[in-house]
Amino acid sequence: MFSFEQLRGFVAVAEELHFGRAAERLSMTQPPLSRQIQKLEREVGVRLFDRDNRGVALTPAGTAFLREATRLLALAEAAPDLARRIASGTVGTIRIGFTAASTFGVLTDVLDLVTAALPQVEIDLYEMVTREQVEALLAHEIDLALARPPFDPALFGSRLIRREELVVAVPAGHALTTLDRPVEVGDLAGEPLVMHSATKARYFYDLVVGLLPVEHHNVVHTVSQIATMTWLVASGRGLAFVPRSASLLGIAGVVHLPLVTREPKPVELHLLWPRDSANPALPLALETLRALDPDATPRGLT
Amino acid sequence: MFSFEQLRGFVAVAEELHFGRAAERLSMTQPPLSRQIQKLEREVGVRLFDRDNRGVALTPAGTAFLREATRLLALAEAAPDLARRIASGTVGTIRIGFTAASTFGVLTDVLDLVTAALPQVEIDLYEMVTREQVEALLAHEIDLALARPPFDPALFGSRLIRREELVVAVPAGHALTTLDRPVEVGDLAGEPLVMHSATKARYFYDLVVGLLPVEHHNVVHTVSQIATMTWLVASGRGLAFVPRSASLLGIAGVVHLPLVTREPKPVELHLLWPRDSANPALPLALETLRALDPDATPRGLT
DNA sequence: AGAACATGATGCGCGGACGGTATCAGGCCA
DNA sequence: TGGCCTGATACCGTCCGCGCATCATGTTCT
Repeated sequence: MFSFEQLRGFVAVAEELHFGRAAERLSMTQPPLSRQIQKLEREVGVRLFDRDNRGVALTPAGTAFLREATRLLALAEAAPDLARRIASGTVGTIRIGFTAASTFGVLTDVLDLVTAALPQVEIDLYEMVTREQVEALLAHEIDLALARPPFDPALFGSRLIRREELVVAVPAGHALTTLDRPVEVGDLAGEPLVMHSATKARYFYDLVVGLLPVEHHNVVHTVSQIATMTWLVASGRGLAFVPRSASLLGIAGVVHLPLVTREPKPVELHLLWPRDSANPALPLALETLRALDPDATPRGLT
Repeated sequence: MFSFEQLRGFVAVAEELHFGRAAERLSMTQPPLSRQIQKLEREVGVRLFDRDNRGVALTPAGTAFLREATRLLALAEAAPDLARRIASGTVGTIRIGFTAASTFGVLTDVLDLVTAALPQVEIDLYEMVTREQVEALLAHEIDLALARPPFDPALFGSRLIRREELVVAVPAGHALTTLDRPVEVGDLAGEPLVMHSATKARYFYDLVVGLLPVEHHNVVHTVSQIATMTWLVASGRGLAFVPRSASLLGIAGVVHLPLVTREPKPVELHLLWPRDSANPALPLALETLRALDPDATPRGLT
């Protein structure tokens, strides 16, 4: 195989059509350059120059090889720079895991901030439930997740990015909609309930259980996704506790009523990332995302 | 600048994720391979592998650099092969000069033959008059011309590829069209004549002068292109001597009448090429074009 | 015609780079 | 704690490629 030095020598001679001048341009003397070209021709298996005692001319094969050599050198020139920019994090890819409904209103903020600050960083989105997110983070299949507590702080870094109200989703026309004050837990006695899965939606499950005693005969369905839950409410199967931003789903036939809770905004969403991430773009993205205000109102909500 | 050996070493380690196995694959021992990678990393300015005492993993920069390295090696692999095929003539470009009208019916045969036999040889066409063709051949701006004698045999190789009749072009309805025998030179006494340029269309000029005494008061126009000549005939300015294939031009209002000449087919067209051509595809094309029969009837003529 | 000049190619000697052998340093496992 | 795995380092010999000097040959100027 030929070397880059040989290619550079070849290109110089091809451009100067003169061994002496080409050698000078390469800061070397003419004899080794001649030998370089000879060796290159031997290795390529083709005469690249027609040369006599008066000058040098490219053969047709040499003309074609010149194009290839130029491309090779350009690529070789650019490759380290690309690698350095990847390493610096200003270009690259960040893979973000998110749950379909629960991140409504935050994901767009995240995307806007990152693409504005790091335009050369590509963002890949992966829709998955929280448990899958955790596994994917550990397997380094994603770099960043939008997830809910609790997390193992030894494995993950995290930061609160959104804090919102828990509200009650009821079918349009339900008796509670006539209430002229926030719903209290006591108002819900005997109402059928669409409940969160204790395993797949652990966060909401714990939140609701801490709020009121879940009487099993009231639970008509157990699901894991906020969207599914809202559809069930719309079809009149029962009520559900959902984050306020669920109204952004825009599902017809559902009304979201304010709810009195101990904490005014008990539903938290966090950024989550593996502490041992090797993605150089991640720290830059996290720095950028400091601008997120957990108490901001998602766009589309009043 | 890094070397191809370093790139190969890098790719091997990136694929094996193990220095020892990679070294074995490269038929070398592990220590120099380690140093190769270290040196490569120094030259690129970026750590390409995360390595501890148990294994090796690509960094993000390393992943990106792997793509580039693979491309570089593939290109470097392919370049000599390309050059060799160019040198062998089975791929490449042949530039052909031709005159607009005079080569009607031959050029398509030439193109068909060459593209069939040498599908990877590209053909560039250059329309130019015979004198320009000769200059272009000498300057190596074209590789092959379709031209008419005479040529300097010291500079050019040539071969007869078409021999055809000289006919008389007359306007439709002209008195001669009622003749029920071939036209003879004597029939043309006093007829106005559209004549070939003595400089730019020397071949036809000499041919016509050898046929009949050109009386200058009969010459109404002097032009160099057969097409122009035929248009002038169509507009009734006079008669003209043109090769039989000129009828392929399909210009309305012109009739081509047989003419009695000393030679039955006095109009010759030759392939012409510079003896010092460096185009490896040219000999192959010429060999292919041996199949041309000078006495064949051009397609479209009966 | 002949000398001066220009071209690229070749002979030779030296220094540096690279590969191999032997060994080291650190983490996992029994 | 001692073997065993990983990649890194020390040292040495060889070979490759550079520069210097010179050659072979063709052009050009006097």
